[in-house]
Amino acid sequence: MTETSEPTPTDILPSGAEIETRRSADGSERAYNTIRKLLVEFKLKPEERINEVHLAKTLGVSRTPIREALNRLASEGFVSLTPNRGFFVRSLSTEGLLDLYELRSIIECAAFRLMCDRADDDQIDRLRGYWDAIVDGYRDHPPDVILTEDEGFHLLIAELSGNPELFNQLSAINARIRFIRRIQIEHRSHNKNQVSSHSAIVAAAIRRDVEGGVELLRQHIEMTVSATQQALKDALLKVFSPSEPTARKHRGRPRSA
Amino acid sequence: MTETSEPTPTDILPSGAEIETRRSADGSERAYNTIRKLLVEFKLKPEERINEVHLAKTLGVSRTPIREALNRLASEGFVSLTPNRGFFVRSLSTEGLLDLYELRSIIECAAFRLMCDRADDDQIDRLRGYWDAIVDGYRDHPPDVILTEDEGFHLLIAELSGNPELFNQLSAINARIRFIRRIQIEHRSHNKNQVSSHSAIVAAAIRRDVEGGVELLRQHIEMTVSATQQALKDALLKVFSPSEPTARKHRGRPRSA
DNA sequence: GAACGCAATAGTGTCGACACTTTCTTGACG
DNA sequence: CGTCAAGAAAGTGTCGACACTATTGCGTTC
Repeated sequence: MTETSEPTPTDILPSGAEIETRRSADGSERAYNTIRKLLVEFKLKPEERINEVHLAKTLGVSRTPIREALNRLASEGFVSLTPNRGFFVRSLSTEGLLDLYELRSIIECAAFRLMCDRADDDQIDRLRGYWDAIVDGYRDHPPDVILTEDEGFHLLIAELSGNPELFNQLSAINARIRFIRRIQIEHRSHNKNQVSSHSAIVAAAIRRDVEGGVELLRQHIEMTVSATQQALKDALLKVFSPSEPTARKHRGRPRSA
Repeated sequence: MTETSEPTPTDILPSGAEIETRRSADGSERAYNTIRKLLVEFKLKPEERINEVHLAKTLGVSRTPIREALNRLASEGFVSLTPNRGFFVRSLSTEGLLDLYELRSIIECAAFRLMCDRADDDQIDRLRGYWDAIVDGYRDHPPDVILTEDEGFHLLIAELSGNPELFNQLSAINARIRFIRRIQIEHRSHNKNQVSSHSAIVAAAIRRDVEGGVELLRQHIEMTVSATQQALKDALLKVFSPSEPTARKHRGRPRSA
């Protein structure tokens, strides 16, 4: 039994990334980005054990940069590390996601509050400008673009809060929920509401209406959450539909996160 | 000039950790803990470039586990990584710290809110019990103990919020500001206030007084911040006082954080 | 034929080596 | 004297190899 269901190297690579033979272009960084992409796109499935040698062959580098990337991803919550047993893809549980959304809501509301307090009119105008520039075609853009634009909107608020830590936190959270948001946006069930939400948030910012804006944001995110509930079911279906055998359970307690 | 001011291996090691010759005890994890300790205790100074080979020799392991540890520490904001130039100790700037405290305040207030909302009476009683058990000798404990107890108190609130992400976030933040908190506690300037603050917060939790408790927390942390301002000056003095030549500036932009 | 070991296999954790890049030193030139 | 360039030294990034651990598969025993 050399290998049966095991995918051969290259078959899980995103189309964009081909194996590089020449030595250049920072392997560790590239590995990080590629693996991250694999995780976001479910090419590596939840709970699955990550085989370093296989991954290394696939990316055409040695295990060293792979492990460095995986360690970074572990700190960021994408994978978990169990000593002597290796890395596992973070599980795809509903509760975990809701916790993450809750955290996101906390961070964003605080950011909005601070932005109203500290940003000058020019900066608020940057927010308005950002949204005005994309609002027109918004709903008709491809999912990936919508996702980027939406994240950009919220990240801009975090940036205008004047506290870079908030920006960083939100970036990290975004990365972790991107995979599900992508699916959710493909649903397109509530994208219309999203547009009006964003516009309303901008308006509140211009009015410096802290409480109103915070409430809007909270609702906006909560709405996203409920949409996510449905999307999650689809995701589970999508991920495990090719009758792939469910990854085996593992004992032991993963380290950190 | 082989080495003059360069510290020889072993002279920066915390007394607890001696070089292990035998192979066991998970080198990467141990390296992580040791380096983290060095950072917290200013044995590695802000802005300083980290020499991997030197560190490896000091810890008695090869560079591989060192690099794994440093990558983790980079994700957690302790050090930064500039490609081809290596790891640098995170800088010790006032603004950065204030941002971190602000984030901490946001997380903690949200956690308190959620705790009041979701924790049952038994859980609230755990908080009361935790504080009752340590309140007596609190002010007379050694700084490290106070720090652990204080962090434990706040972490317990985060835990009782029912959202593990909040707990994780707060843990990460705590780790990053621990070095300065330690110095600040040695000051002991406001430890008395701290005791009454904690008691008041517990009381608010028992009353399920969300707004009151949040306000107390906010003040509690703000007070800590102002104490930190002073502590920071001391820290800078302490760190750079042995007339150590200031680490040289470096060009280039560090990656991530 | 189910449970239990035991050998074989697969996979992680760490090492030392080396290529490439950055930084320091030295010495020629203005 | 200061500037610059070339070479030397130091240091990072990656590799392949190997030791040790976990897992799988097989044969034995009850």
